[in-house]
Amino acid sequence: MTQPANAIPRAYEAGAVERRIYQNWWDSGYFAPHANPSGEPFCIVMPPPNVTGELHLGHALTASLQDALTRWHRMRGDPTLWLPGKDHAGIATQWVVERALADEGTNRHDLGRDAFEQRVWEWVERYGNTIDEQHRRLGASCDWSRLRFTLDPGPVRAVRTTFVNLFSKGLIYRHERIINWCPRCATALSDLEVDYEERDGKLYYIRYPLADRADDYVTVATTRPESMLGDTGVAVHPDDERYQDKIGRMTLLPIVGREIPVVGDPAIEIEFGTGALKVTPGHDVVDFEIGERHGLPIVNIIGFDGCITDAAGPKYAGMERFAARAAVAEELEALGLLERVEDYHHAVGQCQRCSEVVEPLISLQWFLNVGQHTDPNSIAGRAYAAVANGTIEIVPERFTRVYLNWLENIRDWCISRQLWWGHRIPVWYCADCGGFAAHVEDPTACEACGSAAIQQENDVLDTWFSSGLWPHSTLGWPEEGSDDLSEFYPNSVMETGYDILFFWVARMIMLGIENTGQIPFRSVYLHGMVLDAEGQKMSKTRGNTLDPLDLLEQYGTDALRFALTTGTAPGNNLRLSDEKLESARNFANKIWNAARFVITAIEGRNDLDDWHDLIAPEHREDRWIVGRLDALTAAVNESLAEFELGEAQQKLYDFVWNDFCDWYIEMAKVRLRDGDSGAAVTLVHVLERSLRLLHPFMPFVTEEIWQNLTSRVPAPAEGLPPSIMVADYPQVRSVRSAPDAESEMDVVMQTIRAVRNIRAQLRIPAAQRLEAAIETNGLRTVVEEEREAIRVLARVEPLRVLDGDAAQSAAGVSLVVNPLVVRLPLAGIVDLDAESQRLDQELENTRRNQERVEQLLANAKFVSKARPEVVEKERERLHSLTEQRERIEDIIAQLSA
RNA sequence: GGGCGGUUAGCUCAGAUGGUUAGAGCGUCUGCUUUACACGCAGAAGGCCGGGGGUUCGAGUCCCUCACCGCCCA
Repeated sequence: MTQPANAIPRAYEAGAVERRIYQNWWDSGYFAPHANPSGEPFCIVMPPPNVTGELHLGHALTASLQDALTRWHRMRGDPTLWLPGKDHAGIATQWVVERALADEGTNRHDLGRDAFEQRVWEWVERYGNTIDEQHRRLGASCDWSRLRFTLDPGPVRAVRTTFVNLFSKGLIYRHERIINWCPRCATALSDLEVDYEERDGKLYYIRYPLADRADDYVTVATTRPESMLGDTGVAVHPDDERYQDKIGRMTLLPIVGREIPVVGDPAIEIEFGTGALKVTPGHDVVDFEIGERHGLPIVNIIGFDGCITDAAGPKYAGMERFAARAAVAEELEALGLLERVEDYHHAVGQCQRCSEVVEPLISLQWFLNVGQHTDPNSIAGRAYAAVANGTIEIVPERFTRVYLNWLENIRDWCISRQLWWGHRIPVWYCADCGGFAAHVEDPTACEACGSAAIQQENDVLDTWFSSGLWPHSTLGWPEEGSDDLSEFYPNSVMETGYDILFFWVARMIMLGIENTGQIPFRSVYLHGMVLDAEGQKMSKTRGNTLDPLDLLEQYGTDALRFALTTGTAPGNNLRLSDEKLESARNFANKIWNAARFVITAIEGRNDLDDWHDLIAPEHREDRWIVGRLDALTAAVNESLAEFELGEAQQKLYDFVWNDFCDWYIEMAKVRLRDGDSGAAVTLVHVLERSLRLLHPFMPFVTEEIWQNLTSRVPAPAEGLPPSIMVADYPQVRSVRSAPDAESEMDVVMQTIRAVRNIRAQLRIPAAQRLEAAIETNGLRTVVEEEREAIRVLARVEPLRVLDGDAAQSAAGVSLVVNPLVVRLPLAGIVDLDAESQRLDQELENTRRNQERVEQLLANAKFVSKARPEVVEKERERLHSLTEQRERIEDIIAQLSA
């Protein structure tokens, strides 16, 4: 139902249209991929947000970018799939639910594993859909019928299959090794899940007396004195002259009374502390390695609960580790063995999830052997090669190096977590024969001895293990003959934040190649972080978060999307401010009002048949704007192909606001008054194409206008699609280039600007009538034909057009817009002196400019070495400047005559 | 310790492959109820492109170096 043009609101009211439009898209089935043999399948799999999470600006950014790419490809006719999903997010979700339990005064152990899992599932039911709804508010055109959850049967099967395969190859293994342990979450963490934060601490200098000479000692420096309870050695650099006599001798570990050796190890930094390092193989990764090299025993003195164990002796057993730190220091002090304590600023590892200080300790865990990046057959090696040889492209390119560096230093991945929420490791232990095996399907008996006394492993897998399968597990792998898998794998693009390059992107590449023999995606597009207006990271604790839903209510979804993705380059962080959002909202409103004008202008017309293709417009202004439109179309497509979405949008903004609204529409008004039908047709044509170009970025306002507009114009012979989102994305097939129109319009616009400028300078009110005469100097036809445009836009009345060099009184002001000269007889407003001063200044500028170009062209090296077209351009410039100079000189001569 | 990014207008940022007198938004100043839009129109001011050196006919752009800010890895 079309409303009358005058009923269209003056300002774009986003809230009123968005839900209706989205519902309509969904009901029409546009989000599902549509087969097209001539298109190339395009697929983005959405980075699955945490199932209990809420949308934040990072999600809004990622969704805006993915939706834009998706809509672009869909409009190009590619079979397009944007597959949405959600992540069970093991440790994060468990942490959230455990906190809720704590508020209720209970905990997961009281509940028991089954009840706890049940409890988490309830959370998932309750909160799991909010983020989907929020994505819909953002206009995300993903195919909700394919929504996947990491704990769905398909992905579960993918996880188990992967595990079993890797287990059978011997690449997944169980081993006792030093790992990062979070005492609060009570689980092992991977190296990546530990964040290092600089903290103020102390450096304790402790004397370890020699076992055979109580008056001699080695002083060690440590930030964790309590760990000395587990020391089994002291290490110094083998070349350190201070300790030559100590290496190989025994020291007596204070408090504990254990005799431990002094060993020489090249890993020790001579400069640090005293150059002597106490070695605690059970609680430090570096010490663990030193211990291995020298066969030092391991003593575990800190338990999984973060308390000192019995192994440290009865005095400290059971004491919390930080209490023990103070107590040990105190006792050493009392023993006279604490030499000194210094303030010391150092990095402390903490749990990414709960910020608890992590404790390195020895534990039995499951690992994935990823091998070395140099081994072309290893998991890491293949993931390395895929990026190194360009099979996978990372945008922006600089992250390629970051990715490769990480793989160069990669270690085996600790994949087991002592959590209850997640993919339980599919390994069963037999109580009778002691064997164990991995299975895709739950077994009923031990495969070795047939005993039914089997029990599944308690640990679950690192969340990133299942996310690492996402590009193929969501498409049906490992099922044979999955259509989606063959159509959309490898995915086209993986769009995500650079902060999870290692966590996720690298794992997807490793596991994707491992499982399918193919790369998971062709391109990785990394976006930056959304910061607040002050450049601070947004966080709940800082209290500087902005809720995307609030912003989209306030400014409109299109404005939010535009603000998030314009004015930033790939991989760069962006600051979001009210100003940016306002500017985007203003742009949406500008488009809205331009459309309102066009719709009003075409009301009641029946001469618009050609609007859709507009192959060869005749009028200069039409040829100009259509030429600009084609150039824009090519540039936008090019930018999109290079993932330069910000640039594409900037170009659209400039074109719509400057070329179309400020110039074309204003000039068209003049012609419309004269009943020119070409202007009306061109207005519709340019507006409609601009809407299509803009649609991937601003889906709602463009759809609303597009429906309004197309319902009022005759349909082209081939018909019109029912929605802009399934219309063709404009492409330039044969350029309607118009270089003559471009340069002629340039003179016209410059002339108008020159008059406006002088008017402002001389403070002549806009309403005051201003006579003008233009000397055409060879451009008579152009000036005659654009006379009305110039007259109205420059507000000159009357406007006379003079032949070439027709002598003219120099009284007043003369503006040189080469080759034109605009005469404004402003006698009484401008006196002769002022005008000749102005002209002298003008002449000086021109002269300087001319000299610069002359010098350039006089330089033989420039002429011989620069590209010919550059030289030619300079020659033309010189010609024009010379002409301009002569004209100014003529006027000055007339003035003084 | 290694690596990466940043340093461009008052503020926030763009500036393929080196090529006019370096751009935008916001802000500032001056005008304007011009019948699409004051979420607007017209005009203006404002930049040794962080410092130094180099390559080149020509450098914001390439190379070296220094400084400061931020990030990643150890």
